[in-house]
Amino acid sequence: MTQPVIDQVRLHMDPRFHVKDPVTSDLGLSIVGQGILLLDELGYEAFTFRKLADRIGTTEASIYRYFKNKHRLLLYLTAWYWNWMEYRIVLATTNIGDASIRLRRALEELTRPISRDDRVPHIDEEVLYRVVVAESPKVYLHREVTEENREGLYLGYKRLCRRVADLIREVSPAYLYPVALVSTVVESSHLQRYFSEHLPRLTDVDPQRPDASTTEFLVEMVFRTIM
Amino acid sequence: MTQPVIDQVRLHMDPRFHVKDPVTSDLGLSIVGQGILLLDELGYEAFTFRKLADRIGTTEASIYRYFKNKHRLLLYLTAWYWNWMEYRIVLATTNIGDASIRLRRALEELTRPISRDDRVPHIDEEVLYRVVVAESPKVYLHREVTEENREGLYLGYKRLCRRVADLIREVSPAYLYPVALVSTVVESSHLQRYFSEHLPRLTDVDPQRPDASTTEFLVEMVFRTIM
DNA sequence: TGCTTTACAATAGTATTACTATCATCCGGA
DNA sequence: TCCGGATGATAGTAATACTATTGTAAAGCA
Repeated sequence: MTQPVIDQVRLHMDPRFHVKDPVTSDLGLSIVGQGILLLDELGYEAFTFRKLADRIGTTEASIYRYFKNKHRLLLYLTAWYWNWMEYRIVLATTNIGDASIRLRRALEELTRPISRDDRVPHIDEEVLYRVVVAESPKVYLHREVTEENREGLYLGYKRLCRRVADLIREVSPAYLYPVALVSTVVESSHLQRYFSEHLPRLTDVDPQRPDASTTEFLVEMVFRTIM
Repeated sequence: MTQPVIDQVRLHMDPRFHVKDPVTSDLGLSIVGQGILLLDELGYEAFTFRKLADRIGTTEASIYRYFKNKHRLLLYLTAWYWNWMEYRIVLATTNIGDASIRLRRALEELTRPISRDDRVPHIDEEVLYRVVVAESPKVYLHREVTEENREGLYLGYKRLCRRVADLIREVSPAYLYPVALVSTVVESSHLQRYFSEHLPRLTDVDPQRPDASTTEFLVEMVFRTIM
């Protein structure tokens, strides 16, 4: 078994993501909560700590006390998303006897947007999901991946992929590429949703019902591929 | 039929990508050729027009006469790659009678790195491929997608996906998501290669033979999915 | 041949970004 | 009451992403 991810209802985030843990103060919670909203509004490139500081009535310097730079803030948010996704998948697959159904449930979670959960009041999961869809590849498509990986900052993503890959192995032990298939599904679920909104000719996903459509496309793809 | 992409041996690039067509002067060819090498060395974030100017012995201002900004240069390079890939696929699939074999050939091209072609002396395709793998999502995961799309700057990518999707439709007319499947394959082929090098636990692709491995994974995925 | 574009180099300048540093203040706990 | 940590206020720096101006040499043309 991989180790548990849930600490009460709050996710445990490795201290290496931040300079000072943002959940230990109101300012920290604001930085995370409002950071998500501002990233969604401006996009990663136009987002700056100065703008975020102005918005929450603090100073640039104070934000730097929590996060080294905006790249680390995005990495923190993305890692939070991976942990949250793993938590949802654990919930969705416990106490289900049939391996095939367990895999199906996991894939449905994996390809569906995360939704609001009042137990995490400082994070708007729906907005965070849009940020993850539009910005998360910028986190790892970056010169510092190797160093960040060495620091263990991608463990959440790896654990998530491994967990679902294990479900694939249960259903189809002979299949050769379970992890690659899962990372493909994760990234494609984000990308197809992005394309359906911004470059619709790059997908057949229905812009009217992108959620159901994306899930159907990818779940079918996985089951046909591994059988 | 979609329109032809090849102009002699040189690809025709829409004038909207650039301020001044780089293939019309030595300086322009240098900007493109050395730009690829410098992007590969520094990564997109650290790459600047000043550094490129220093490297090729010109000035920042002169580079701005060819490309509006570094984002547009990357878009130009990426679009060149899409056009080149379409060209390769056209070559690989002409005069092949069997639709299934035609699709297989197309997918093999699509998932394989592009390689050096001496007919295009100013571009090192192998380096360009690395740049595309590591940077191309940043082109469309950007606030200006909508505007750029309106300008027609993604037509090459759309045409490429549509062409391969049409091959899927020939083999399996009932399949519902041919375009989504192709864009998934394109992006995943880049991503799996990137992961195999930088985050190997996110893939099963063999770092010793990433090309064959990626192709095998994705070609198999497509055929099982559409059958 | 002279004349005119055009292309490029050289240089300067601006607003913004991504930080870093210093110091004052305030608040809660020992 | 004093102390330490957290924050605010303010400054400052180097780099970035441009824009503008001017001079010059070569290419095109009359």
